[in-house]
Amino acid sequence: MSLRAVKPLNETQTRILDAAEELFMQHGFEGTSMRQLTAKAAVNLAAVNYHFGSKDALIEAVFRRRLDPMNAERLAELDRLELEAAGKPLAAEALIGAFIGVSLAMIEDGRGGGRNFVRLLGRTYTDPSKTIRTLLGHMYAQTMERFRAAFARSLPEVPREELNWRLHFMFGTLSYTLAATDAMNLIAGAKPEDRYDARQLRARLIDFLAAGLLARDAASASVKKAA
Amino acid sequence: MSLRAVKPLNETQTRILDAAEELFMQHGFEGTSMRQLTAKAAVNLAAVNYHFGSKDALIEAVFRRRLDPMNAERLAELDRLELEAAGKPLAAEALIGAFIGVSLAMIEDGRGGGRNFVRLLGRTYTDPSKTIRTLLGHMYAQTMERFRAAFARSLPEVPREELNWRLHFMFGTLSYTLAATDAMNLIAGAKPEDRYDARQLRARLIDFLAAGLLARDAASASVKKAA
DNA sequence: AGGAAATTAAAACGAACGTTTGAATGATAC
DNA sequence: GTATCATTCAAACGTTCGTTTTAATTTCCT
Repeated sequence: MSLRAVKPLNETQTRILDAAEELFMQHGFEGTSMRQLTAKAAVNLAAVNYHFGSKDALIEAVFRRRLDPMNAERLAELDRLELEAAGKPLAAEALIGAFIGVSLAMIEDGRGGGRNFVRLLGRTYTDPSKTIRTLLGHMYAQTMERFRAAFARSLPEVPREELNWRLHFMFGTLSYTLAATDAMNLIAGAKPEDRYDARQLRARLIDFLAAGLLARDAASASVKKAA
Repeated sequence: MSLRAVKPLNETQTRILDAAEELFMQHGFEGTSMRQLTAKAAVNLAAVNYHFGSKDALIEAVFRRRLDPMNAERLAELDRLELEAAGKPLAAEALIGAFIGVSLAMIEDGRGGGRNFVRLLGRTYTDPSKTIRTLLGHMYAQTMERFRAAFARSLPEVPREELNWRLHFMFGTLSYTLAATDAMNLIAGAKPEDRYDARQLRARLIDFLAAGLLARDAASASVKKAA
C-alpha cells in the first residue's frame, strides 16, 4: 500500500508543510487560514492548491510526511527486539519504550520541527473530524496490530479484553502527554521547564504505564456479577 | 468568584446549549457555524447573540453550565471521604474514584445530554485555543489543588515532582478515554459496544491508574545521574 | 539559445462566516 | 385595553474563507 514512490519535496512544499505543522498545532485545522499559512511559509497564496490540491490534501500530507516514517521506525524497533529475544516474549517495558520512544525523541528535535508535529499529533487523536480520524486509523493500523499482538504475548496473564482497554489507556496517556508538552497543564507545578527532558519523561512514562498494564486484574472479576 | 447568582435558563437558551454541546463535540468550535447551530436548536439565527452575546461567550457558557456543578460535586465527594477518614490519608483508589466518577457518571446519562458534554470536554483538554485552555484552567484550579494535596497525603512515598507527573498522566488517560468514547479507537477490538459500561470502565480505570500512581519509583532515581 | 514545462504571482471568484439591525410578535403590569 | 418590556424574526452588513483563473516568470532539456 505504501509502495507507490514518494516523490521528493521541493523547498516550497517543505516550507508549506513546516508552516502548516506549526499553525495547525497552534490554531487547529479550521482555525488556520490559507492566508496565514502561506504568509508564514513565505509562498504565494495559490501555492498550497498548486502543490497539494486543497487544504484537506495538505492536512493529509502533513501527517504522511512524519507518521509513515515514525511507524516504520516503531516496527523496525519491534523487529529488532523480537529478533534479540529469539522467540521469548518481550518485557512490557521494552515494548512501551519502543512505542513511545519514537514520539518522545521527536520532542527533543528542536530544529527539525518534529516537536511541532508531535504536539499536533497528540491533539489530533481527539480531533472531531471523521476524515482525520479515519486517516489516522489507517496510518496506524498495521503498527497497532503488531504491537497489540506483542503485548498479548508479553502479558499472557492479562485477559484479552482487559489488555485492549489498558492499551487504549496507554495510548491516551501518551496522546495527552504529547499534546500538552507546553500547553495546558491542569496539575499545578507539574511543568518543570519550558521544554521536556525527553529522557526523563520517557522513564517516567514507562514506569507509570508498565505498572498500569501489569496491574492485578481486579476489575473484570469484581464487576462480572455486579450488573 | 462563583458567588454571583446564576440566572435560570429559559427554554431557548437550553436548546442552544444542548445543540452547541452536540455540534461542538462533533465538529469542533470553529467547525460549527451559527447557522448549523441555530438550525439544530430550532431557534432564530440571532438568538445566540441575543442570549449569550457572541459565539465565544456561548462556548464559555457551555462549559460553565456543566463544569461548575461537576467540580462542586468532586469537591463534595472529597469532603465526604476526608470526613469519613477522620484525618487518616485516603486510599489512592478512593481519590481516583472521586475524581473520575463524576465524569463517568455523565456518560451513562444518555438523555440528559451530559454524554455529549463529557466527550466534548475530553477533546477540549487538548484544544489549541489559548482562550479555552485558560478558561478550563481557571475552572479547574481549586479542584485540582485540593485533589493534588489529597493525593500527596495519600502517597507520601512518591516524590512530589514524580507525583505531579503521574497525576498529569492520570488526567491524560481520563481525557482521552472520555473523548474517544465512541470515536477513534486505535486499539482494534478494544471497543466492546457502542456505549460504554460506565461501571466497568470505572473499575478498569481505577485499577490501571492506581497501579500507575503507586508504581515503584525507578525513573527519578535512575535518571538522576544520567544527564 | 530557444521552446516546453513547471512554478510563482496578482487578482478575482462565489460562498459562508459571525454579527447587527429594525421591525414584528409575545408576554407582563397597570 | 394599553403601555412596556423581552423576545423572535427576516434581512442585510462587511469580512474572510478556500479556490480558481490568467498571466508572468523561472527551470529544464536539446
